Amino acid sequence: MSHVDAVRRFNRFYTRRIGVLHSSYLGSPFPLPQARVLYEIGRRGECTASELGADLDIDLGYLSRLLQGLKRERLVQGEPARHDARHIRLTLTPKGRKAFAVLDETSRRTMGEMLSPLARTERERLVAAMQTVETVLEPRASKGEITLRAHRPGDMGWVVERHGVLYGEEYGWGALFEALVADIVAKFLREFDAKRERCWIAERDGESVGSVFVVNEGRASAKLRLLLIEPHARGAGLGKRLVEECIAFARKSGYRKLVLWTHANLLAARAIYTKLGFRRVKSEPHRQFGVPVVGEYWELPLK
Amino acid sequence: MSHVDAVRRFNRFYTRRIGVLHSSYLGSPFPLPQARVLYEIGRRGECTASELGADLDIDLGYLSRLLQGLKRERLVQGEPARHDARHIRLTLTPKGRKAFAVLDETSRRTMGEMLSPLARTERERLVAAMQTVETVLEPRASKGEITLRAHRPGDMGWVVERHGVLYGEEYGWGALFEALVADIVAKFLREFDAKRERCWIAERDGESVGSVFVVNEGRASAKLRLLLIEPHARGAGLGKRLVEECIAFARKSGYRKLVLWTHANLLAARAIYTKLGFRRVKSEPHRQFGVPVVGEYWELPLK
DNA sequence: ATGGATTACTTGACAAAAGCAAGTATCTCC
DNA sequence: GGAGATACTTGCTTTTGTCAAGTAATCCAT
Repeated sequence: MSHVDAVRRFNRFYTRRIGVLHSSYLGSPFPLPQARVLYEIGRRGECTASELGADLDIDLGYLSRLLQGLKRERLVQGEPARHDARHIRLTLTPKGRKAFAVLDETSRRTMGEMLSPLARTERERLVAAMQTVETVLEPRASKGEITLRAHRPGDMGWVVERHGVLYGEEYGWGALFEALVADIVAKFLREFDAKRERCWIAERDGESVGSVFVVNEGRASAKLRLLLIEPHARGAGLGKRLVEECIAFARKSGYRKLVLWTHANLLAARAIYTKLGFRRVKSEPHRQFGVPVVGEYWELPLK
Repeated sequence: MSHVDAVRRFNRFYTRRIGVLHSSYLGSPFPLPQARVLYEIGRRGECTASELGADLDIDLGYLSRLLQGLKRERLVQGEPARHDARHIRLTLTPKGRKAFAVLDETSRRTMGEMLSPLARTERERLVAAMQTVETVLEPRASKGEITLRAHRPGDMGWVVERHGVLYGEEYGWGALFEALVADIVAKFLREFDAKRERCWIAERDGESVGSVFVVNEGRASAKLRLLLIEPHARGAGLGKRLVEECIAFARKSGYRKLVLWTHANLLAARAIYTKLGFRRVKSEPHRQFGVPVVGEYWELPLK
C-alpha cells in the first residue's frame, strides 16, 4: 500500500472515530456547534470571533449567530477590545465556566473510558504515535523543546538502531558498522563509570532525537562517541549543543583532552568539531564498514 | 500532560485537519454527503444502505434520500439482493464509476500534495505512527498478518532496545542485561554466516513485533537466542512459530542439536520450549543482570 | 489629514444537511 | 402463521451552514 493510500485509510478511520467523539457531546444540553464554540472559548480563556472561526473552521456569519445564542443564555460575554474596537474579546461568564467545566469533564471521562481498557504500554504507544503524526504534519506548531537526559533502559538499543538505519541509508555503511556501534554501547553499559562517563539522549515530545557519549579512554583522555541527530531534528543547533555538553563534562571531570573518531564524509559533524576548537590530528582510509571511507582522529585540549 | 489530555489534543488537531480534507471535496460537482456516499460505494464495489449508514454514520432516512439523488443522476444503481429482498445491493453505474474515479484521483492527488513536501523518512514515520494509532484503538480490525523476515539495518538495535525495555519493566533486569544483548547482536552481525545462522524479525503492518536468532555454537550445535515477543503481539502463537522456524532451520542446516539459555521466570517461553521437545539439562542461579535469577540450559536433539 | 483599502464582525435570505417518527415490505423463528 | 426483527422509505421538522451585502473601526499611503 502506498503512503498516500495509507494516509487516506487513516483519514477514513479517524473521520469515523471523530464522528463518534462528536456524537458523545450529545447528552450535553448544547447542540454540537454551540458546544464546540463554548468549549473552545473555555479552553482559550479569551479569544475573538475570527480566531474561533479560523480554528474551528466555522463560517463567521454562522459563528456570529452561535455567539448571539450563547450570549443570550448568558454563557458568553463580549466586550470590545481596548486596543482595537473592532475585535470583541469573548470570555465565559461564571455560568459559562460552569457549563464548560461539565463539558470538559464529560469529554475527559469519555476519553478516559476509551483508554481504560488499554494497558499502560499501549496507551504510551498511542500517545507517542499521535505526537508523531502531529509533529510530522505540522512541524512548525507544537514542536516541543529539546531536552537532554541521561540514558535509560532501551536507549542503547535505540542508538544502535538509528546508527544502523541512518548510516545505512545515507552512506551505505553496512552491518559491520552496526556491529561496531553495538559493541561500543555494550562496553559502555558494562564498564559504565558515572563519574567519568556519560551518555546524553536528546528528547523532544517524548521521542528520542539525538545522542552523544563521553567515555574514558585512559591517560586523562576522554572520547566523544556516537554523535547522532535524527534528520527531522537537524538544523536546530542540537549537534553543537550535544558536543558542548561533552566538552563541559570532560573539562569538569578533569580530563586533559577530548578526542574523537569521525569520518571525512560527515560534513555537518566536522563543522561542529571545527567550530568548537577540535583539530584533526590524523586521517586514515579504511573499509571496515563495507565501503571505502576516510577515518579521522580529532582532538581538543582541555586547558 | 496526561494521556487523556494528549489524546484529546490529538482529536482537536485531527478534527481540524479532517475539516480541511473534507472541504477539499469542494471542487467536485457533488455536495459532500453525496460525494462521501458515492466514494464509499465505489471503494467497496458493492454494499447495502445499512452498511453505508453504519460506516459513514449517516441517518438511514437521510441516506435513503441521498441515494435517491444518486440514482436519479444515474450514478448508482440498486437491485434487490438475491438471498434477501429487503437488502438492496448498491453498485455504481459506469457513469458512477467514472465520477468515482475522478473523486478518487482528486483525493489521491490532494493527499499526494500534502505529503510531497515531506522527506521519505518523514512519510514513513507518519504512516507507521498512523498504523500504530489505528491498531491500538481498534485492535480487532485491521491487524495484519504477522510475517517473518530476515534482519535488516537497524533491526539489531531494535532487538537491543526492546530487550532492554521489556526485561527492565517486567523483571527489573538492568543495564548489564542490555549490554549482554548488545554483545550478542554485535557478534552476530560481525561473524554472520548466512548458511549456518539466521535472524527472524516478526513484523505486523510494518512494525516489528518479535525476534529470534539461531547462531552456530560449534561441534554441530546451534543456539537459539533472543526470543522476544512484544506484549501486544503475544497470545497469537507467534513464539511457537518463531521457535519452530529455528528448529526447522537448524535441522535443515545439519546441526545435531539446538541448545538455548533461558531463565526460570520466563514461563511463556519455557512452555513453548517444553511443548516443542526441548529438555532442560542444567539450571544455575546467577545475578549477572542485577537481580537474582535462575538460568537454565535447554536442549533439543535434532534426529 | 484624508480617503481608499482592510479587518472584524453582523445581518438577511437561503439552501443544504440531518434527525425523528411513522410506514411498508420482507424475513426469521418459534 | 403470526410476533418480532430487519432493511429501507417517506413526510415533516429542525439544525446547520453558506453567501452576499452591510456597518464600524482601523490601517496605510500619499
